[in-house]
Amino acid sequence: MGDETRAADAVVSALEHQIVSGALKDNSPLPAERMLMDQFGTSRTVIREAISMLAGRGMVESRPRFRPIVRKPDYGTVLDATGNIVSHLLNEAGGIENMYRSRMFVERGLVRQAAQLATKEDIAALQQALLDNQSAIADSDRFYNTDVAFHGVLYRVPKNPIFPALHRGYSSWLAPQWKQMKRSVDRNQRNFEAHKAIFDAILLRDPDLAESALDDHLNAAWNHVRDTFGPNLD
Amino acid sequence: MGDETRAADAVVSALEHQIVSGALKDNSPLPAERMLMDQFGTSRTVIREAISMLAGRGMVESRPRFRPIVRKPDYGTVLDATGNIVSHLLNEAGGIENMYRSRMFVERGLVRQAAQLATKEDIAALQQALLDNQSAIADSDRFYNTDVAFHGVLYRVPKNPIFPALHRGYSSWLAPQWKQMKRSVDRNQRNFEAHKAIFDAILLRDPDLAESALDDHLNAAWNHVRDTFGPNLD
DNA sequence: GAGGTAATTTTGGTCGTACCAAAATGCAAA
DNA sequence: TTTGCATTTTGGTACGACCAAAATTACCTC
Repeated sequence: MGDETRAADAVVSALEHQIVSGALKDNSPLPAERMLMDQFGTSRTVIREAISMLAGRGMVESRPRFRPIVRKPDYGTVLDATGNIVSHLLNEAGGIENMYRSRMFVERGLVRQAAQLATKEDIAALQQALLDNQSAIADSDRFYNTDVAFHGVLYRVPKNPIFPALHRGYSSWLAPQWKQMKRSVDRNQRNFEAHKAIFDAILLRDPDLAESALDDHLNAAWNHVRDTFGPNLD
Repeated sequence: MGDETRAADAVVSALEHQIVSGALKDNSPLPAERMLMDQFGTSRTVIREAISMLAGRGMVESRPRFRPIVRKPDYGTVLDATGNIVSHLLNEAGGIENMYRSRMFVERGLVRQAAQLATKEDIAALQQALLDNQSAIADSDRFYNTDVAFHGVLYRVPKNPIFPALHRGYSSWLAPQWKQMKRSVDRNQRNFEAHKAIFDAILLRDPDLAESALDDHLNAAWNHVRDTFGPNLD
């Protein structure tokens, strides 16, 4: 190799192009290594290194002893691919708080936008999510899922795929902490009421009120996180 | 390997831990492959595959024929590692608009927050950035850099490392389009004036005015993008 | 001692062969 | 058609070999 391009890099680029263009179908296995060797005219070493790089990038999902599965990139897979690094960052001092505050920042904007721009369909989806949340107050596992779903509707209001992906990211990054938190019917009830306050403000088309209701809700949740985990979060 | 763990995965995990903990210093080269072979008691095949995966994850930066350089993860390296996928997503129909609108969303929130919470130091930094921007009106390359810097100050107001990293992400993701856009002294003057309007609103501690000024500015910029690239952006 | 050049060593990149265990496929029997 | 077994394919790993490029060492001159 006289020039600056490694054979493995060329294979990575070519396979990425095949994935993005659809020539390699999403959710399908990659061709076998020996077939790729023939296709690219390179050694198996090069193919395996290229596959490792693609796996690191999230373009394929690899599992021991199975063929790698194609993951056509979308904003969700982008954020999935960051999960490993993000989990390290969350373990640093202040890591969880920074992430949580960035989520609050985003959701403040989302409720303001919902108050200003939500369509009838958005309102209907929020209302349904609220009903589901209410019906799950006595069942904390279900309440958690419907809680996530209520917030998820907010991320769909801008009609931009980046936001639902971001919701998915937040849900997975912050899930380890959430899973450890005490839950109770009393707390579920209060959270449902906070969701309702947000919804009512959106119905009123009042961005400031919606933002304030969201702040109250997420600040209360944050205080609950701090009560659970203590000062080592700071 | 009878169980589900591949040797290369174990090496990846171990090296990640060494990178995150600082045992492998940021910006330093990884140990040589033959040394890693000794350290982990595995073949060179496994080491090279592990390094490829780490490179795909952004934990090391690899260049042909040179030792990989450690990149201790921060939110910047997370977003750097997504750059390749994001560029594909930007090439899809509507990709650029979605990204641009998500940036507008974030910056709306940032100017609101600045109007509410900016410290004296934030204000001083904004003012300096504004002066730099003004002094660069006749020099479009410098104007571009000071324009980016002015927005960058906004991303530092929340005192959360996620936002400066996000600014870095937006700057790099949207740079290819920006680089192709016509520039003129007249346009630079108008952009400077828009920055000043944002700054003045922040000084007034008026979030709505700041948001409105930002919207005017970024909508005008978006219209310029559309004029330059035509309808295939949609 | 400093600087420059040449020689040597180290290192990343690639190739091929080999072996093994696990997954997939093919075939025969019920 | 389903099940079980044999065979083939496939991913995982190891090893040795070779080469070109980068790094280090050795040597010489001023």
